[in-house]
This record gives sequence, structure tokens and C-alpha cells, in this order.
Amino acid sequence: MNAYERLTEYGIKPSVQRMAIMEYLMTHFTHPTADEVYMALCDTIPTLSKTTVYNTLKLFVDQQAALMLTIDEKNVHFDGDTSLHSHFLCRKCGRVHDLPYSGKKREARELMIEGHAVEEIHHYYKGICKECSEAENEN
Amino acid sequence: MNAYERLTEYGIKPSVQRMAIMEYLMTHFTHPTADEVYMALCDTIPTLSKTTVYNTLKLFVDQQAALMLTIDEKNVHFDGDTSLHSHFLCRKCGRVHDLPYSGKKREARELMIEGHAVEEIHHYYKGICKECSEAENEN
DNA sequence: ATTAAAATTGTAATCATTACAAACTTGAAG
DNA sequence: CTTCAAGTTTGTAATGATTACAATTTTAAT
Repeated sequence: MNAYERLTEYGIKPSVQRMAIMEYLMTHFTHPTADEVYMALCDTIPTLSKTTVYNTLKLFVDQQAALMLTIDEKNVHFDGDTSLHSHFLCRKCGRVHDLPYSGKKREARELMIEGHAVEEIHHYYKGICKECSEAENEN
Repeated sequence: MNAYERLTEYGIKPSVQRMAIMEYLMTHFTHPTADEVYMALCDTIPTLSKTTVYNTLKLFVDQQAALMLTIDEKNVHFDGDTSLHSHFLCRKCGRVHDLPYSGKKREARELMIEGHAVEEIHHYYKGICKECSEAENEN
């Protein structure tokens, strides 16, 4: 599936900017911030505005074509993979890694928890990632 | 346990400001923002500075005497209850509710997940809370 | 009392995000 | 083709939470 199909599938009218941003999300699994998306695309689309990046990412999230991660208190991160999975934030390198969802499968299907209507599940883990731990042990 | 004991237990030297802020966290289960803590205390401690509230809450979190919740992209919230539990953010009223931790108990004790050293677990749920759903159904 | 370290304060800066209005595109209708 | 309105993009300016920093105050030991 390409970016064009992905957008139309989620009811988003495609445009050059929207396709470029969706394309970026679909090919990079780095959970970028809005600024990182902007920086990556502003060379190929010189007229791109940061406002457009913010607006577009917000649109994707509203249409559920992307996830907004609040794992990091400094910046919001975005994820083009909307399947149920968890995230790990490394305190050292700041990267966000994917983890399999380890909650009870039943819970993920539940619409209600303790009387509250659940629409989104976010499982975040923080610590030192594998790569940073290994780099440290090398001395 | 009072605020004084709680602070010393976590290796934090008590002061009027620190005790007031810890006392507030220990008696309010609203997961306040730094600003809410400041607003609640600035009447009784008229000289209180917002910087002190930010510094003190950060100190509590560093000493693991409080949790920093990044469930809301607008504001960081704080929680004086450091036991393992989950949180629910209501999209309507904006309140953060406590939920029991529903992950596998085994996982909570694991230090490693997929090679990453886990130091913090945050399980966040978002949707419409019980109170807001009921209020809506009354018409 | 003295004094150095620690804590608090107020102001100013930072910086991610949003508001807003102008400019541009698009696509349908004539 | 034009025209026009709706939707999209853009740049600039504002917002608002958080932090930096330097000055002041407090603490606790000598």
C-alpha cells in the first residue's frame, strides 16, 4: 500500500504535502516529532511550512491514520503504525523503540474499563535501550 | 505517614515549601499539574514561587517520591502515589483517573523487555470517563 | 556571630505548538 | 476555457508551559 491509497482509505484528500508526510511516516520507524518530519522534507518540498506539518499530522491523528505518542514530555512523537503495540523511550539516546503489546488481549478488545469508555491504549516503558547498554559495556 | 516522614524517607531534606507540596500530593488524587499545585498553595504560602513548585516536583520525581505523567500532551501531571497502577485521561473533562494495573504481573517485575532495561512503566488509557458518559445520558 | 552551602524567588528566556489571515490550489459549474 | 467557492498551504505572530539564571534568603554547622 502506498501513501496515496493510505490517505484515501482514511478519508483524507491527498495533496503533495500530505502524501510526502504520510510517505515519510510509512517508511521511517523512528517515531519522529513534527520538527523532524519538517526537517526531513523541507529539502524536497522547499515551500513546505512547519504549520502544514503540524496541521497535517493532527489531521492524520484525528482520522486515525497515525498515532500521537506522549511518551516524551519534551515533544510529541508520531507513529504511522496504528496497530496495537507498545513503546520504549531510551533516557540516554532519546529514541523511541517499538515493543510488542504485552497487555491482556482481552483488555485490548474491551471498550470499558471500570466504567470508563476506552478509545485509546498507550503502553509506555522508559529506561536504557539495548543499543545504549551494549555501547556502555564496551568501555 | 505524614509529608515530613515521606520526604525524609526518600532522602529529601524537608522545608516549608516541600512539605506543603508533598502534603498536597498526598491528600489530592487529582494528578495535578505544576500550575494547579501552585494555585492551590499560593494562598497559604504567599511567597511561593512557581519556579519552586517546578523545581520541587522535579526533585520529587528524581527521588522517586512522585510520578510524572505524560498522558496529556498539553501539561505534565504529577502523582504522589508511586505504586504500580494505570491512568485514564478523559477527553471531555480532562481529568486523570486511576485504574488498577492490568498488565501481566510478571512483566512488572521484569527488568528487561526485548533487551531494553526497563525502569518505568506507564499504562495510559484515553476516552470518555464514567462521570461524563452518565452526565451525557441524562440529557 | 560567621559563614558556606542549600533553598527559594522573580524575571527573563526558550521553544514547541497554535491562531490567524493572506495567498494559493483544486475541481465543479457555467 | 473561465469563474468561483471551498479547501489547502503558508508565514508571521501569539501563546503558554517550562527552564535558565542570578539575586536573595534560609539553614545548619562551626
